[in-house]
Amino acid sequence: MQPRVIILVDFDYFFAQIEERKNPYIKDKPVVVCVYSGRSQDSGAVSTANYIARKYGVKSGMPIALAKSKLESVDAAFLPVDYEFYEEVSEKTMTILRGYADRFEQVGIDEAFLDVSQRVGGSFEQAAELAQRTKNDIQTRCELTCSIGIGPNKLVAKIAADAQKPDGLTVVKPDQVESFLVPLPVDRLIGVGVKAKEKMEAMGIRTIGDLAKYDARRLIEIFGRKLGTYFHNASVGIDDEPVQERGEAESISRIATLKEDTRDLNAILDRTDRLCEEVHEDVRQKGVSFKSIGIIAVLTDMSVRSRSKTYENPANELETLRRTAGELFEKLLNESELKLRRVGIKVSNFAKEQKTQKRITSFLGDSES
DNA sequence: GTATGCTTTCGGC
DNA sequence: TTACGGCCGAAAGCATAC
Repeated sequence: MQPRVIILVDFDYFFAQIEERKNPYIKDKPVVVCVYSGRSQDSGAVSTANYIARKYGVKSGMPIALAKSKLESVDAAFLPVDYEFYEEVSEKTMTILRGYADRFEQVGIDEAFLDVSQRVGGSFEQAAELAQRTKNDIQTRCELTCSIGIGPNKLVAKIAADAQKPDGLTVVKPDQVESFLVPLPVDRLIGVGVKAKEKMEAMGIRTIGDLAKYDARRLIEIFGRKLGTYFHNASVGIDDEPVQERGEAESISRIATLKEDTRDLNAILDRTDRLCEEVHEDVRQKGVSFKSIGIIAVLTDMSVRSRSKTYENPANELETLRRTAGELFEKLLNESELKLRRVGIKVSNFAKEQKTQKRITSFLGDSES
């Protein structure tokens, strides 16, 4: 049987690259795209930075003030995020990429898997040529660079793309998978974050090769059946996940930072009322109803709490959202002593149609035995 | 014991 | 010196039904 040939396209420092394209004047200096929280002058976090800024130690998620201190003596561009614009750019690039694939799967705003097995007839050489043409096309039509990984499955394609950045193209053929993976640190595998990495380190597992040598049954004992099996398979480059189009989002949420930390329910609801309106507007535009309503709270110590409530019947009214959020925040405040720093609203468990107008009960007798 | 559904946390981007 | 976003989906953890 022919091997699958999977391509992962990952745009380089996406938000910052789009800002460079918008204003080429900043291209040769550090560019830091920031989410300003509005609490004070420089409060907020770094979303993305270009490679020049990264050389100075600026990283995603870092406080803006810290990034500024690292770039103290340098002429740098600090810019606010413009999600809507980035989404527009993303849609254009994804439409182009889709044209190069037998099957297509967008992941996040700046990544996509392309299953090209059929059109390259299982040939990794042809896939590499196709990938180069794709890069050229994206460069010409969108003025953007990306890094591409090619492998026999999504797992390997993803790790391959990370191997050379920015503007890279890395091919890992089936017979190269083992030697490619063996020396890499375990946290290059999707699903191995800080927690799993620490646990593995204590078990003497540092590289993917170490993981591959580890007894599979013991992995399952330690991490549970699903995760343990996944880790074992991943360590030897096995992954059967299909490339498939993703549907609509499964949840819609908004979160915001409060002007100051508080436990005052009225102050909290004053802010979340606006978030409810935004979520409600999104829901209205998508034409869906939701069964679950949740709240998110980030406390003073940056720890996160969430609460949610699921209704039997789908709702879509702003009032339901507001009322439920109020109840949930009241409950949360009773269960914790810390002040709240950030607050959020989330709806999920969507129902397509909300035509349950009357007398559902008349159906119950017929369908139940 | 297994399947299913809900709530909460984790972690990638 | 300190400094700290806004999303999303996946998985874990738990309860309940069969």
